[in-house]
Amino acid sequence: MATTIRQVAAAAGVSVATASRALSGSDAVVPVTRDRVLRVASDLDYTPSRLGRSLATGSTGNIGVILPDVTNPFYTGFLAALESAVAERDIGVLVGDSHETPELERRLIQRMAGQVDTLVLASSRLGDEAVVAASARLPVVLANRMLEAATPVPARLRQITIDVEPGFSAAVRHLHALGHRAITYIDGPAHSWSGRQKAQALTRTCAQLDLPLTTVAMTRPDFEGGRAALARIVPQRGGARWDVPRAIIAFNDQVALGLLSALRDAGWDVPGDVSVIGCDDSLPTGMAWPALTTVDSSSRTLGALAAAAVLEPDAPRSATVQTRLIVRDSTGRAVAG
Amino acid sequence: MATTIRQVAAAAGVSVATASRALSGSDAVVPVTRDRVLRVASDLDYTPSRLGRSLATGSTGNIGVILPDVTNPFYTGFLAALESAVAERDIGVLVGDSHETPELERRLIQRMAGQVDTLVLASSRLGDEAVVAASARLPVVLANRMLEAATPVPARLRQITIDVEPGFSAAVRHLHALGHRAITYIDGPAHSWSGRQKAQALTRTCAQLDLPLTTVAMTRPDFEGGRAALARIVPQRGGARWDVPRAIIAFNDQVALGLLSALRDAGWDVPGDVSVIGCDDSLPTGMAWPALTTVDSSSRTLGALAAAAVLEPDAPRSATVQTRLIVRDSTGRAVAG
DNA sequence: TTGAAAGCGCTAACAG
DNA sequence: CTGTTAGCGCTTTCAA
Repeated sequence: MATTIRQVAAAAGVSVATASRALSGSDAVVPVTRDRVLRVASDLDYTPSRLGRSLATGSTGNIGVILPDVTNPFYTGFLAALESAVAERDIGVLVGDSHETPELERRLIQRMAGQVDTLVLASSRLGDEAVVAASARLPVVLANRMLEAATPVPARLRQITIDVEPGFSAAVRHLHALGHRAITYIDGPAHSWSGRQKAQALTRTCAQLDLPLTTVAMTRPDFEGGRAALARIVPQRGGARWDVPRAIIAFNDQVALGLLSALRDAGWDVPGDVSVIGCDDSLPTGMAWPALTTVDSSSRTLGALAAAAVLEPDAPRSATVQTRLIVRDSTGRAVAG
Repeated sequence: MATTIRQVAAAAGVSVATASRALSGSDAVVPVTRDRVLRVASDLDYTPSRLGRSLATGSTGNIGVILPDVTNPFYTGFLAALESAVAERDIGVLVGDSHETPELERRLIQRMAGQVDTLVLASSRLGDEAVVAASARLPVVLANRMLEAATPVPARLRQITIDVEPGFSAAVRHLHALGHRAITYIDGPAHSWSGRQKAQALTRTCAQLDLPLTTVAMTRPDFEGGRAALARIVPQRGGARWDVPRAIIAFNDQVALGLLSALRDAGWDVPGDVSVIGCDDSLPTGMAWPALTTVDSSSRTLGALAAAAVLEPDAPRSATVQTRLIVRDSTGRAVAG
């Protein structure tokens, strides 16, 4: 058993109350006493029990983070930024992987509720009611997701989102300027709020420019998902060329990477035959070939904003990460049909 | 404030002790009473406080996991497998990112010590003494790392490692059989135990086959690290051809991907001019071009074994993940100098 | 400035 | 089978 505050108090010849005060740096204790307690504590290699403290104070010094997939670089970047930021304030992080399922997410919330001060839900797959219910139990930070406009926002809920509009709108205009007259969008997971945002932004801009938009559903928002989704619709070079999508926008960079791979396998040249745009700017230089034109929407920034929402008691009720288009080498002039 | 067991007991007309027994499914309570308590509990939407329970029982139902980098796919796979396995047993996971630094790792251990039942240290950058000290405070599972042979292994320490010998030895023999007569190894981080294992396995096998081995140091074990490390030593095609490494083995797949990228930039063909071998088999099909010959050493398997070490009280003191060579398209016949 | 005592929510002897 | 009681380690009134 580890040393307790009682042992420290005894060894220092004071009461536990005084020991507690000394250890928490209260000024209601005379310096000489405090120093004695502190010295004894370090001699005894004393570490305060978080559990005891939590029970007494009602605050745990931990936060809970629930992600749809710990393996996805987007969430990994989010988690890294968030963890680093809160760790500096000596706050611990309980993680849960919901595997994209609402039931598991619910269970994880249940599990964490009692032992964290704040819950961070990244890209929650839960319905609005469940999110609202959670925020009735403890403060919640919703990241990369927003409640429906009709849902009243609970006081203890903060929302951090990515405004994909500027980036995706610019992406469409960029393709249009290159001469493309039809856009294909490879969508994200079924219940993804951000996927809907992206689709909406595309729909809006395509309507303005009078461009037809085709949306392709996809299972998993990763490399293999992108490969599989596109492989189904891309004919071999030399086959029926009329239905090759010439301008493709992907849900994220991983998916775009999969597209690049599927296109290469089928013998198509990027950007010669087909233009591809990703999202997140998450790939190191040289990872994609050709270098990927992408919508910048850093998940690390999202994580940093979530951290701020957790740490600053009077952070704004909502915050937004802006996006913009980064043009690189995977987009080019449309070829004549 | 959430409902407490006292309120449940009162509402059910029993003592807290009986309520506690009913809720924990003890058979020392008559069914009718138990059902009543259970019904009241669910009516009141009661969730037991983990904190209270932990303090009373001395066990928290949480484990701590410390990784050098949550962003690295190797640890991400490890964490995912570990988290999924323990979550099924309703065990929570506190994560900490040590950013490859021993000091931060020490701080995280300190922070977690009081509130987890077991500590899982992945690729710990700590010295043996620090690891031994930690295992004196609570059970520790060391993953992808082993104490020095001279260090006595504490009773509460479990070690899960990857035996790179078979895979790396096969890699060298494979290259030798293809006619290669010199090997270059792109090493891992400075204090990495697994990096040393790999280097040793290569040294041993190269000595047996009388092959010269060149080791190149590297900063970060990722795509950019691999690109940077190789870019320094690879001349442009058409430049001084005599010093191009013709057979390269990388610390991991990410690094190998970086190599592929750097080689392509310099105009070299893989496997025509240069053969490249990775490690981990962590890339989806099509991610590397050409498909990467690699040493299979799944970090998910490592995570699953770590989970077993955490969950099974009498798991073996140590376990090992085996490795083997998977030959794909990135290795080919040596060209005449 | 310090100490005694109550209590955070729960479990676990020990009686009955 | 059920209730009483004593803590787990800590903070925090309230008195002294």
